[in-house]
Amino acid sequence: MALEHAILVSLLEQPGSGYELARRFERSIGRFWTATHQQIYRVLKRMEADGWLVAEEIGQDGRPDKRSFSVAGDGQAALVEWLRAPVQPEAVRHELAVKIRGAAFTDDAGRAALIGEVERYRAEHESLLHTYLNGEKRDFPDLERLDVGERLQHVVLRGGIAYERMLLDWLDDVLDTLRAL
Amino acid sequence: MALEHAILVSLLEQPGSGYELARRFERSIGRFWTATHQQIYRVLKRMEADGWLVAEEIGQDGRPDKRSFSVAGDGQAALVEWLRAPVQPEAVRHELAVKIRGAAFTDDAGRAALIGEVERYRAEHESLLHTYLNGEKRDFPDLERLDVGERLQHVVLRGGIAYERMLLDWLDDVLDTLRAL
DNA sequence: AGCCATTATGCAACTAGTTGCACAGCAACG
DNA sequence: CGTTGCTGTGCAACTAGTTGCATAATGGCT
Repeated sequence: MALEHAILVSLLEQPGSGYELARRFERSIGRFWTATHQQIYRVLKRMEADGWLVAEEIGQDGRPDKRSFSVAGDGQAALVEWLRAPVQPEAVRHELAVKIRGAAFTDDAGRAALIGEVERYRAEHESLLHTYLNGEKRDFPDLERLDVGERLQHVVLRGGIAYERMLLDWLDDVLDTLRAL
Repeated sequence: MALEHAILVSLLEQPGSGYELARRFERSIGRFWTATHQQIYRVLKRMEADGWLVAEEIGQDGRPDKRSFSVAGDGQAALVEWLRAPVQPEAVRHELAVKIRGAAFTDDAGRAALIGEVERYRAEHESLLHTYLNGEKRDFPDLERLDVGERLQHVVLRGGIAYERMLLDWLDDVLDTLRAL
C-alpha cells in the first residue's frame, strides 16, 4: 500500500497530471515502484477525495485539458507519518531464479531456449544500466553542487546502478553455469 | 502468475505437503518468490484439480495426517512450456527507495527516524547474508561434486549472496548520504 | 481522406495476494 | 493440568494490481 506514497513523493518533487505521473512511473520513479496509468488514476481519485491532493484544471491549446495535482498539507503529513513507520519486508518475485532452478527438469533444447532468454534479459539490463549512466551524466553534471532532494535522488540512482552492475555479473555467472551443464 | 511454477520446481526437487512447502517458502524458495500458506493451499488445490499434481494421503503417528504432493506429467509439461516463455518484466517495489527520496520532505527528526530504520534494515540484511553463507557451507560443502540440480541451486544462491553484498554496500552509502545532509 | 501516434482521462471485470480467523492433535514445559 | 508451540489444513473477506476496453482532440504522414 505504498503507491500513494510514491505518488506523494513524485508530486512533491514536481506537481503534474495523471498522465505525466504515468510517464514518470515509466521512467524514473517506476524503476523502484511500478504502476499503470489506470492504477494511478484510481489512486489519485482516492487521494483527492481524502484531501491529500488538490487539483487544478489546466486548459491547453491543441490538447485535451488536464488536471494538475499538488500535494496538500494532509498529504505531506501522511507521507511524513509513513516515513517514520518500519520498512515492510519486501515481497520478492524473481521469476528468473525460479526458471533457472526449473532448468534441472527440462531437456537440452529447453535449456538452450533458457540460455537465449537469459541473454535477451541480460541485454535489456545492460541497456538499462546505460540509461542510468546517461541519466546520471545529464541530471547530475556537477556532483559538488546538489541540493538535498538531488542528493537523495542521486543516492537512489547509485543504488539502481549498483544493482544493474551486480545483476550483469551474476547473469554472466548464470550463463557460464547453464552452458557448462 | 508464477506461484504455480515455483511450486512445481519445489515439488520436483522434493515432493511434500502444503505445510512443508510453506516452510520452504519461508526459507529457500521464498527468497525469490514469497507466498503465505493460505495462498499455497489454494493454488495446490487448483493445480491438483488441473491434474498438475497428485496427492498421497500419509497417516502419521503423533501428528495430523498430511497430503504429500508430487508433480504429474501434465505438471512437468506445464513447467517446461513456461520455461520457454519470455521472462516477464518484473514489478519492482522498492519501498526503501521511495522513503529515501521522501526524506527531502520531512524534518530533521523524521530523517533521524529514517536513519534508524535504514540501520535496522541493514542489520536484517547482514544477518540474511550470513544465513546464505552458512547455508552455502552446509548444503554445498564440495563444490567439485554437484549434480545438475545442485549446480543450478548454487548459482541462484550465489545471486542471493551477490545481491545482499551489493545491498549492504549501498545501504552504507545511503547512511553516509543521510547523515551528511 | 484515412490512419496512426500522442496527450489525456477513466470504467469494468478479473486475478493475485493479504489478513484474519478457525479447527484439531500432540508434545514439551512448568 | 493448563499453557504454549508445532504440525497440518483450510475458508472468507478484503485489497491491490492487471487487462481489456472506451472516449476525445489534435497533428502528422501517406
